[in-house]
Amino acid sequence: MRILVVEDDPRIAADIVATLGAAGYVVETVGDGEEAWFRGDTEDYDLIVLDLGLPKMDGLSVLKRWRAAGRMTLVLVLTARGAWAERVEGIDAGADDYLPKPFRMEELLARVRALIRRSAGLGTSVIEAGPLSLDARQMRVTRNGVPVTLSPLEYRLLAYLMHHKGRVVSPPELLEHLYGDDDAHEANALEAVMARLRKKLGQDSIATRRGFGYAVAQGTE
Amino acid sequence: MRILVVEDDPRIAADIVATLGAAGYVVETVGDGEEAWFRGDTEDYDLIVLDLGLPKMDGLSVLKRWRAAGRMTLVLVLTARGAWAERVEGIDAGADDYLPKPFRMEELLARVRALIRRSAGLGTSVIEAGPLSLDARQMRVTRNGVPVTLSPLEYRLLAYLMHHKGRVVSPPELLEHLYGDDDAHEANALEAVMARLRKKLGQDSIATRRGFGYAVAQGTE
DNA sequence: TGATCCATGTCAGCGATCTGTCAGCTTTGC
DNA sequence: GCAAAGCTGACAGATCGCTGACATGGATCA
Repeated sequence: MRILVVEDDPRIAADIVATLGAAGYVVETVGDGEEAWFRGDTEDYDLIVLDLGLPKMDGLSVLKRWRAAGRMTLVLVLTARGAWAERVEGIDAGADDYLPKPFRMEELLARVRALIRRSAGLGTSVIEAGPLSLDARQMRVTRNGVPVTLSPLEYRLLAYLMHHKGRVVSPPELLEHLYGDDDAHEANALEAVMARLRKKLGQDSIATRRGFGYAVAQGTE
Repeated sequence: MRILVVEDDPRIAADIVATLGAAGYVVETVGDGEEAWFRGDTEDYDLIVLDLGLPKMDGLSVLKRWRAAGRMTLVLVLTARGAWAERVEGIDAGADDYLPKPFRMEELLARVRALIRRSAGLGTSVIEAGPLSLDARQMRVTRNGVPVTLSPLEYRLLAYLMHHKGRVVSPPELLEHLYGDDDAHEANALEAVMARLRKKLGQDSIATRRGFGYAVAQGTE
């Protein structure tokens, strides 16, 4: 889980980084609105903590630009205590939750957890792609209705590809999501898992795009 | 099954804890609204018993905040006798049931059972899964119609899995719901209970999904 | 009070499975 | 045709989960 913290007060930023870091999240920080907008638009975060009062471009504008660009990353907005109008505006602009300042760090952590949990519980738990079907609830995979037994790693790999079906996913991206990027893995490890997965699912289930990565066909939609 | 009791009168709280505890639930208590909100938002309970008159933050506000945050935990609200308006407000705020004070403990227990049963999508207190049948009211389990005697812990483990049949339940989740999260147990404790349970129910009654957790097959629905 | 029983946690050892690595092979793109 | 990218099967260490034996501690009953 990767989180971007947008906060211009360095003391508060450091506090937040410490708290979220201790809770096991990978945290990055930026201190002004322009940089925030750029990072949020180009990088892939699971959640963004966004202060509204920022240099260069205010938080609400940043949020609106993200949403206008179709970025649906979860956003937790930090508002000044009692600034009711700001809060309403924030929600209109597409914030997923807000937290009035000042706040206790525990409270922030609770909100972050709740948001991530909530977002994970959305939609159906079944993803279909061609002959493949993946049920996240039962953690079960079938091919043409026939159950297939996968190891945990194989399952996670397939789940990630199917969550992003129709898109080519690069090896670095896969490695990061399977292992967390602390790496120390031969590139070959991924290929080995792929091989085992294909043997179970059929060779044509996952396509290789030489030089780019892997993809599961769109199939049913 | 893990229940949070939010009640500021220590005598009543103790009574409720005793009653629910005797019925086999894992019970935790808090005495004020802020703590209640925090716990309900961060921890994962199967049901929350919520008194409305609380220090620091009143029950209704707590409930509204949970719902606003997307927490769908079952909530049983305790209202003052005849406070009809409160009752309506409670239901508006997202309570699943209410109980006017004062009440007899049996009545509370019945409501709690009914709510939990209902949430499992069942009309009766009996859950079926394949050859297994679990009667929550009598705390009785049969396999192919033959009664099986279970220890309290074994029963709670099976009950939780059957309430969530068809889903893979992870060891941490099971530990949390069996023990409440306070004390540290060796991971092995759970495995030991599983082994004893399987010996009584038959090896295939509960499936292990290596690396993920345990599951009871969907079976009859 | 003491003896006994039962429930449950802990431990150690065992299989089985998983998964990273390697070496050699095949395919692809130029 | 060549080099790089990707695939594959074999292997071995690591990990996971299961089991039986034992220890503990609380409840029950004499």
